[in-house]
Amino acid sequence: MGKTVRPTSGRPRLSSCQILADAASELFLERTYAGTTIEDITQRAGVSRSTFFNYFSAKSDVLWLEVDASVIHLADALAAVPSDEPVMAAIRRGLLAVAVEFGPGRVPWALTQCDLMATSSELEASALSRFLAQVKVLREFIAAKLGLDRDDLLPQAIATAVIGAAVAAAAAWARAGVTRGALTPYVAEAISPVCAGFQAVLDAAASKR
Amino acid sequence: MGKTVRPTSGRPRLSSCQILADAASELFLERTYAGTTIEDITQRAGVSRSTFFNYFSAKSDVLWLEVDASVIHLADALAAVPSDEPVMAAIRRGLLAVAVEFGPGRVPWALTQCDLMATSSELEASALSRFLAQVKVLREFIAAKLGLDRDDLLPQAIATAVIGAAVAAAAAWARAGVTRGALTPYVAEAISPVCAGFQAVLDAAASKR
DNA sequence: AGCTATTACTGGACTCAATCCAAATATTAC
DNA sequence: GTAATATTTGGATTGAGTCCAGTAATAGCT
Repeated sequence: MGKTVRPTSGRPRLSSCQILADAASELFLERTYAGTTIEDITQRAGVSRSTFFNYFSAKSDVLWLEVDASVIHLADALAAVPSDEPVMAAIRRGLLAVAVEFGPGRVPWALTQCDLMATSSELEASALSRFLAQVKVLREFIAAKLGLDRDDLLPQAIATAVIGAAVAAAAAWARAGVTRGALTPYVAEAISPVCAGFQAVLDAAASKR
Repeated sequence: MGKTVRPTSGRPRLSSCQILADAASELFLERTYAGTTIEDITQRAGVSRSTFFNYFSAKSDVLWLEVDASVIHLADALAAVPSDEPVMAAIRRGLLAVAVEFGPGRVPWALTQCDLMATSSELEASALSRFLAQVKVLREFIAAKLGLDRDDLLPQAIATAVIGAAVAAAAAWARAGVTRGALTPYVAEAISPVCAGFQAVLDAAASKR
């Protein structure tokens, strides 16, 4: 999808994710997401419908191009946090590190169109799959760090709540329009209370032992 | 979908949501969700494909029949909480009131199949649309109670985090198998830290004024 | 230049969810 | 029996997503 290693031989690509995403964005503005077919997009980009699926696996993926590119770093960001930090602090650090990549000038399509997510079931599906992917990353990290099972309630609850708060922050940030600054303060404000709440529970459980 | 007033005249219904959902559940067990077409379902239920859409608006809706029926009470449950309760306590009460409706014997299909959600994009879409609906209800409640705008970060962050935690609880509860008891303690454990975290922020903000 | 392996593009056929609509059908009320 | 009402039905349509066999364009080799 995003970066692909340039192969040493074979037919060169006629298009790119970026070209297709740009063509799609124009069309979405002109005729809305639902009013644009994949064929419309590929036609504007000068390739055939089939080719679209060489670059994306779904129409909705073009909206997430930038988000996917950044959000993929969450696992690394979490791993990079010094291991002596308490869990919730580490999570905070990891998420903020990812959020830093989004400045006022870089607002992914998927976020600006956040309200439209509920419009089309394709968009809903694409959004949930991203959400779940991040929850999963976070959940594994938490379970490992706390020595719990991946299926225990706590890792899952923390992960879902934190990612939920972060997504809410991103949505509010996108809604803020031109007055918005960086994403980071929004995310910090949204997730800090959640982190504090769970850290308190973890501390209490630890001191009881 | 669920309850419909029996009309005084007109052709009587040949089927019902329950009949279709039962037929669907059998088939999903036999051939998986993706391997079952709407036509398969209606055929087993003895009606035509078109009729399916008189009862449900999507194939995935049959999985959510029970969840939808209970979850619709959240707004009422929130409204029923005495207005002198602090916001986060009220939210807790509201969610627990809804959770009470699910006992060990009543585990909705959608929850038992929770892991399969990521399998099909139809299922993803159906799940997110439920999630967002509950977030919206909660967000309105919070915004009203705090005198904030619906679009402010705080109501949205609280709502998304809390519903996220509650969903995680429901998933863990469903996963617990026969050993699971009531849903309530799961939900309480998952959302209490979130509520505590946000309540602390709200108290701090209030005392500063 | 010709050959081969590799990779990408293309067009067409197919499945299925979902939408729309114009009959046809079965009831109640009169 | 007739009108009003509500439901069922079949058929047509759209569009996403999948699959695949055939074709085209490149690099490297001989």
